[in-house]
Amino acid sequence: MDLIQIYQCFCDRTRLRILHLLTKSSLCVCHFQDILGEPQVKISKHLGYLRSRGMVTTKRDQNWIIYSLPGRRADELERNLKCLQDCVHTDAVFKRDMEKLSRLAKSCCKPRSVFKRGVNGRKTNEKTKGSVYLRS
Amino acid sequence: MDLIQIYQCFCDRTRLRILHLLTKSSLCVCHFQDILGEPQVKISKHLGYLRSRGMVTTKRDQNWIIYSLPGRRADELERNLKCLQDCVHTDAVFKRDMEKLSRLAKSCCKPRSVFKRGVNGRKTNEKTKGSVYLRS
DNA sequence: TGTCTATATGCCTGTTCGGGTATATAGATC
DNA sequence: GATCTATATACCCGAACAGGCATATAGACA
Repeated sequence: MDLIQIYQCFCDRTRLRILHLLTKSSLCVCHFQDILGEPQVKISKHLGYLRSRGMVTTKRDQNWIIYSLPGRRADELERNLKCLQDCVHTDAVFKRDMEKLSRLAKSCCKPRSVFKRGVNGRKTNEKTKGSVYLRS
Repeated sequence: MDLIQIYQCFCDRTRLRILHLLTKSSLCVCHFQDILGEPQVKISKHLGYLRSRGMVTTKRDQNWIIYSLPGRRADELERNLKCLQDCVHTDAVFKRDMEKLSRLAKSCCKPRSVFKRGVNGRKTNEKTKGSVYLRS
């Protein structure tokens, strides 16, 4: 993956919010709609944009399409996602997104494969070694 | 300055090379032409783009216009410039730019206010505390 | 089979971008 | 003043982008 492509993906606010959310959790399209408050087409198109550039991966769970950051991430992507977190962690919009995400994670149980919890009550899709999730 | 604008400035290869060079030294347009090997219009337009977004500042020295990173840089810009350095310091193109810059700094004496040296032989426009120059 | 739900896609529009050619400007120098 | 040098700008083009509306698709389920 190319560094330029990373910046191209980062240079739209909606995509930036999407990627920022994905550093915390895999999510399906309706979650993004809920959290970002943007129409379905818009979300779907930006997700398509990100997917076509290898910035996110998808898997299907019944009717839902679940978006995640790629499992193996290029160094530059990893670095820039970390940098993004550092840059926005005081930003009102991004903070609000995070809060909405936490609330969703507590209340929403629709696609079972998202927000699922491990034996100790921890979300199983957090805390991957050395990855961006570290800061979650 | 807006984070989105930073990414917009970063998402073109020519601009990225320009900004990367500027983390080492202030430069005038002809230097960029030499190092990047791109036509004057192209360089000038990208510099204009960067300037209109507050990403670089200019001062005139006789016939030359000298471009620099802004003296006081927003936190997000600083972070992203550091991240950029981390991402590209093994990249062939960016490394070659740096080498060309070093050679220029040795041989070129045209705009006096660039590459000027302090009493100890150090370039005076390197090593500003805590700034991106740190890695130079 | 039909219908519902979640998501993607086709088509349209206005805007921005990246690059090129030609020309303008500003200061230096004769 | 004329001319030179360094840089910027106006105009043009094709491509990409961002967004909206309408419609298609794919799986679930009755």
